[in-house]
Amino acid sequence: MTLRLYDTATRSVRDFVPREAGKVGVYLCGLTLQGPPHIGHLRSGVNYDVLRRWLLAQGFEVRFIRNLTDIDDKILVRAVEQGRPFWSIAYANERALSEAYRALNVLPPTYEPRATGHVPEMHELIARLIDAGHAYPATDGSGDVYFDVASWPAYGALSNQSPDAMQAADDAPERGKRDPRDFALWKGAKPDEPADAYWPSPWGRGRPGWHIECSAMCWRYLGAEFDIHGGGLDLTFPHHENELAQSQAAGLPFARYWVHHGLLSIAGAKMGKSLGNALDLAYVASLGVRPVELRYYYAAAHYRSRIDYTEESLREWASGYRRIEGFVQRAAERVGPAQRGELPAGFVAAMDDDLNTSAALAVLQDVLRDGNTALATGDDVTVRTALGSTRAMLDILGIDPLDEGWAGDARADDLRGVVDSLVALALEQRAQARSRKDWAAADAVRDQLKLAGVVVEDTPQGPRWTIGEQD
RNA sequence: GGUGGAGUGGCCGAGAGGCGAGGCAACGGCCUGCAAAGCCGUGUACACGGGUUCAAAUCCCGUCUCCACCUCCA
Repeated sequence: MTLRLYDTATRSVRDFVPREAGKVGVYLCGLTLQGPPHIGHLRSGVNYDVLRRWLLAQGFEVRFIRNLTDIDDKILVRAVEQGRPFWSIAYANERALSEAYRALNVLPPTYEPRATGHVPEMHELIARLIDAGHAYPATDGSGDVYFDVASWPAYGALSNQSPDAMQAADDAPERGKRDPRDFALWKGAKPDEPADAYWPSPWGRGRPGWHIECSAMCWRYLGAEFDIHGGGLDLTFPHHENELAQSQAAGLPFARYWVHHGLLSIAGAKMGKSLGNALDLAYVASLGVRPVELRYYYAAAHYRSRIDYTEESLREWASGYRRIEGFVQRAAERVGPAQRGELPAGFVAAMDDDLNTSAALAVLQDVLRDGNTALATGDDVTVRTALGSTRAMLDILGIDPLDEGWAGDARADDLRGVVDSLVALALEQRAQARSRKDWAAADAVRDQLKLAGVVVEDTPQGPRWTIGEQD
C-alpha cells in the first residue's frame, strides 16, 4: 500500500512518490498575521499536522515548512488605524497563533519563515523574471513590478482557469499594469503607508507582493523542486496559481503535488474576521469543549470536505471523543499506559487513501469495542493490545489523551492530588453507607460530588472518579 | 459568464455499481442496590425525474437547490 493524495493540479488522486526516496518536503501556506486565528485557520494547521504525522509514521524524513505572512495591505491598514508599528501587530498575532497550535498539539514545523526575512530572495526571483521577459517594472513611476501573465502560456493550469475567461479585477487600481490580470511582484512605496514598511530594491523602495514571498521561501528551504504544497481551497486561485507561474517562469520546477483542504464555514458562510462570525479557541473553551475535542471534530470530516460548524455538532463530536478517552483511561488504569502498538490494516488503508480520517476512525471504533469488552471480561491481554493499537491510531491523529502534549496546565495537575484525597474521603463515607445499605446516604455523596464536577462510577475494582463537565 | 464542489437516516459523517462505514441522540435488553460506564439489539438513508444494468446512493441524461474561487482570504 502506498499513500495516495488528491492533487489539485491534475484534479485526481495520485500515488505519492517523493522526489527523493525516504524524504518529503512540505510547504504549507500559513496565515497572514492581520488578526488572531479563528477555528477555521486552525483547521488548516491540524489537517497538515495529520498529513505530517502520517508521513512520519511511514518512515519519511519530513521537512515541514509553514510560513507566516507578516506584511501585507491589511496589516499596514491596521498599523495606521492603531498607530502601532506593523511588525508589532504581526508579531502579536504570531504569538497568538503559536499558542493556539500548541494548545491543539500541532507539532512545531521544521521551520517557520517570515516573509519579511526573505526580501533578498524575492529580489533575486524578480530579477530573473525580468531578465526572462516575464516581468516588468511599471511605467508609471509607481515603483511596482508586475508579472506578465500573457508571457506565460501555462498560466491557469493549476486552477484550470482560462485567462481569457477570467473576470478582471475592477476594484484594484490599474497603475502601471500592461494587462489587468498581471499581478504585483513588488509594490512601490506609497506616501499614506507606514514609513517603516519598505525595503530598498533595484526598482526603488517598496515591499513584497503577496505571492512572491512563498515562491522565495519554498525555494530557500525546500529547493527548486519539492514534494507537497498545501493550503486552503481558497488559495488555489490566485495565490497558488501565481506562485506556480512565477516560480516556473523563474526556472524553478516547484511543487509536485498540490494539496488543498476544505474550509470551515458557519451557517453556510465562510468564517472570517471581516464577516463578524469568527470563533476562536477561547469561544470553544467557553462551550466546555477542550482543544483535543475540537481536534477530533476536525478529524471527523475528510480534510477536503467543508465543515459547516454548528455548536451542536461540535458538542456531539466532543462527547464522542470522551468515549474514546474513557476507554484509554480505564484501560491504562487497568494495565498501565501500554506502548503504542500496531496500526490495524484497515486504518492504514484508510489513511493511505487520501487521508480518509473518517474511515480510519471507524476502524478505531471497532478496536475500541473489543477493548471495552475485554475490560468488562477482565481479559487484560486483549485490553493491552487494544490500548496499544488505539493509542497508535490516536497518535496519528494527534489526539492521544495520554500524549504529553495534552498535559494541560500545571495548576490542574498540582491540584489533582489534593482533589484525590478529598474525593477519597467522600468515597469512604459512601462505602460505609453502602455497606449498611443506606442507599439514600450513598447517593447523596455521589450527587454532591457530581455537583462539584466529580463523576463517580462503580467498577468491579471499586469506585473510580473523573472530572466531568461542570454546567 | 468561467472553474470547481455539495445535496446520505433525528443529527454529524464516510462510501461511490451488488453483502446496512462509523459516531452522536433515541428506544429496548444485559450489568448495577440505583446509577454511570460498557456490552448486545432496534433505523432499511442517499435532492428530484427519467435511463443503462441481473443489480444504482454509486454510471448516463435532464431538473432543482446550495456553496467556493475568479478581489484580501486557511
